[in-house]
Formats: sequence, structure tokens, C-alpha cells
Amino acid sequence: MGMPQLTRNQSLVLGALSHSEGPMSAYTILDKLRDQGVRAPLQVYRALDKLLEYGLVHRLESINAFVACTCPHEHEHDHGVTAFTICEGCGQVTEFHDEAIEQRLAVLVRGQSFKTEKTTIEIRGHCKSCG
Amino acid sequence: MGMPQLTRNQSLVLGALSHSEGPMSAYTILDKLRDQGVRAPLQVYRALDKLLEYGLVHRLESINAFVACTCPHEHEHDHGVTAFTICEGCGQVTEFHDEAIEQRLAVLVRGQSFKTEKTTIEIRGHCKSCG
DNA sequence: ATCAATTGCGTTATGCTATAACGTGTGCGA
DNA sequence: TCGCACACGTTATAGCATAACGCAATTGAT
Repeated sequence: MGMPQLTRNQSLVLGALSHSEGPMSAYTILDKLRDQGVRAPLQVYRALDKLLEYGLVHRLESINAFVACTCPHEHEHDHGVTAFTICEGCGQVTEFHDEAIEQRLAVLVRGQSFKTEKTTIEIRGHCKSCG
Repeated sequence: MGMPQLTRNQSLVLGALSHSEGPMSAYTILDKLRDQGVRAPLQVYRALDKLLEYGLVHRLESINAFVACTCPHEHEHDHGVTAFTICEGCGQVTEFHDEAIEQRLAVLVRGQSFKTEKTTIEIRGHCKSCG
């Protein structure tokens, strides 16, 4: 369950996401990588699955898109919940972590005897520049 | 921006959701309502759009599905953030609200000079029964 | 009363997102 | 060297959502 060398497709996908200003859909990634020999959606989705598993990429559930993690090193020792602000003007995504929210959620969920596997926190709106 | 009488399609869709154990996709709702004359996805999606606007229904972004709001009366005076636990075993969805989380998020977002329009908090895992 | 604007309806067609199912190739340990 | 695990590539299909058209009913200002 470590993080092996990335394969060619995984590197291409991570590269595309890292060099992008904002989040991209799997099909947008596909388009960007056609010149480099990526032809089918599955090639992208399979790479994304691994990158998600390694914590190098996040999926934004509310917009069906993906972003490169902004602090991949920290994810090696699995920081808990990741939250995002997503600007609907310029697409800028900001990732953040907060202990207080995490603990409060843990308390609430515990009260339901619910066992958390994946937590999604996404805030859509407009960033400073987009007013 | 009030809440007028529901139209036939809106009532049918809300009824289907209310009588369901768990969340349903738009296409599942469509299937349940074919006998009652609903034939096309758009009829369902248009009804859902209005029901979401009125606060009678929530969209679960992480699973592309919809649930009836469990406290529609409270939404008349727009309670802020709604959070959900979603059991991947039995599909049970529990809606909850928490002032502390809401305020903490407000602070963090303010720090970015970000203006929130819609907040999504969804926790997937397993409920008490599904261990 | 009438016309215009608004809103919902119904239909067809289409687009976007994601996965199923199949077979190939490659590396590596028993 | 056999068998397993894993990544790859391709075709096909499933699942989610909206565009664009025209019709009908309602409302409301003139």
C-alpha cells in the first residue's frame, strides 16, 4: 500500500493536472493528452484511480473534476479531512485542512454510531478576484 | 422567491422521494413514475430543480442522487449548511446541521476573502446497523 | 378584453461522465 | 518456467444531465 513509481499514464495525467490552473474533468485531461498517445477515457480513469489512492490527486465531487493535491508530502502520513473552496468564476480551487471541523464532525458522526470512510467538504462561490 | 403550489410533476417527484427508504437518482425516480405518466428525464430534472429551489429536496453530490428534506419547515427560514451521512451499505441518509461547523467554515472562508454560495458536506461510510 | 410575459409541459436529440468486458504484454517470485 | 499480479489498450455500453424546439395555461398591465 505504499507509493511505487508512477507509470507513464499516471505521470502524464498528474502532469496535466499539475500544470493546469484549475480542476479538469477526465475528458478534458484526455483531450490534453491525445498528442502524447492517450486515446481512451479508461486510460485516464485508471490513472486517476491510482493517483487518488496515492493521495496525489483529489476528486471534486460537486463538479465532477480532479485537481492535483497541493501538499502531497503531507498526505504520506494521512492527514484526515480535506476541504476545498471552488470559485465558479475562475475555477480556482483552494485546499485546506482544519482540526476543529474534523473533530466536530467526528463527534457528530460518533453520536450516530456511524463509521466514516470518506468525507467531502466543498464550498462553491466566488474568490476574492471574482468578487 | 416564495413557494407556490407544487405542480403535478413536482408532487409526483417529491412523493416518490418521500416514500423511498433512501436516496434515488433522477433515472430511478423516472422509472418509479412511468406508470403515472412521467416519460422523459427532463420532466424529472425540471421538477427536481424547483424542489431544490424550494428547499424540499437535497442533492447528494457525491453519489449523484436526491433525497427529500427531513425538515422542510425549518428551511423556510433558510438554515445554513446542511450535512449528510450516507451509508454505503443500506443507503440510509441522515441530515444534520451544526452551528459550530458552520461558523468555523465561515471564518476559514472569510480568511480567503471567499464568498460562499453553496456548501457541500457529505460523509460516506457505514451506519450503526451496517457496521 | 387583449396582448405580452412568464412558467410549466412534452418530445427529440445530444452531450458529458464513468465503467464493463475482453484480450495483450511484462515483470517477478515460487 | 510456470503462474500470478498488474498495467495496458480497445470496443462497447451504462448512467447522469442538458440543449433546443414548440405548445398550453396563467397572470397581469394596459
